[in-house]
Amino acid sequence: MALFLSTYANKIDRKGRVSVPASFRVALSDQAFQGIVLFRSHSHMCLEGFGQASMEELSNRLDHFDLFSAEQDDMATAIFGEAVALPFDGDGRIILPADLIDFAKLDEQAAFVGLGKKFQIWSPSEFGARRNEARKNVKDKGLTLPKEVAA
Amino acid sequence: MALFLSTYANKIDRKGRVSVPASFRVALSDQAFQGIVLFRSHSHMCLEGFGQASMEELSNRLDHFDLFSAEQDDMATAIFGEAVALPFDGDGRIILPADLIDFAKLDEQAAFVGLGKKFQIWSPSEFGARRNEARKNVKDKGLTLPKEVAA
DNA sequence: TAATTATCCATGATATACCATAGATATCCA
DNA sequence: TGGATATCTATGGTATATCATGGATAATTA
Repeated sequence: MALFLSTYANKIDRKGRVSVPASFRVALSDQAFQGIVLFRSHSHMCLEGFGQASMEELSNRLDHFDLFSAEQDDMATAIFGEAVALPFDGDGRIILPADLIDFAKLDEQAAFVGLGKKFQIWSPSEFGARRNEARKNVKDKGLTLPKEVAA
Repeated sequence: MALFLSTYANKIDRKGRVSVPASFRVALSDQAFQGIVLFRSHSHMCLEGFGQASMEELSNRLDHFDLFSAEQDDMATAIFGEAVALPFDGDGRIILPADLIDFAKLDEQAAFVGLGKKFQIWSPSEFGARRNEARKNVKDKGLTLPKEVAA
């Protein structure tokens, strides 16, 4: 399955190492770059995670803005300028940079939250509230998935 | 026929293993990922079950929202963040995670309820009431099926 | 050479794969 | 049509492999 699913809380050791969930790694196993790409979320105190292929799709979406436009420039700077590529070590772990650990308020554990084509990394305690909020929003606002339009 | 039909009550052993009804497995036999995907229902005390293909369609529907938008984020968190992919063992069984067993109030048995392209897993006792409610609603409100929409 | 980073190895817990059995259903042949 | 046989399904138990994690050693780099 090439989607990121479920939520896994893994431990951050004292060197900043964390195991990327095995199922996430298989979802990325066909990619040239064996690792993940991380950058700060713009809406939450968490990190956004992508595979290499998804970063290219992100880039394509950016093309909907005019090149040299303020929006394009801002988005590109905020995403690509900040993004870090973190390769897996031999055991499927990455090393989280200290500034990203600080930003997401991570301490003992890192919660990998699968969101389909991307994922997020949260402090487990913070994510509890976020998950409840998301559930509530889906229920209250009656959010449903639009029928797929013909491609 | 690639539809989930009928209701089957199978036993949950002490390790949380349950046989997925054979007819459900046949409906999924053409998929690359041999297993099912489960997540909490947003409206009932039951689990929603899908095959891999349906999950990918869900993911594609999500793409109609802007990436990083609040709606996209909420739905992805509430669906993919909670979903678990459960592969069949050699005998067509899955292992139900403890938190999902709790959520659906399952004890001895799990009732697999075929709903066409998806299915649900209920506590057999709870489902009795739910079935009656559904029948009553259809009768009272005179619910009918709309014509098939053009693809 | 000291400090930092990367690679390698060990281990316990957990999940996966494997094997066995019984009951039910379907098939086949007389 | 009836009975025997074979097949498939559900279920239980056991052995094996994988994963997450910690530490140690080797390789870089300042």
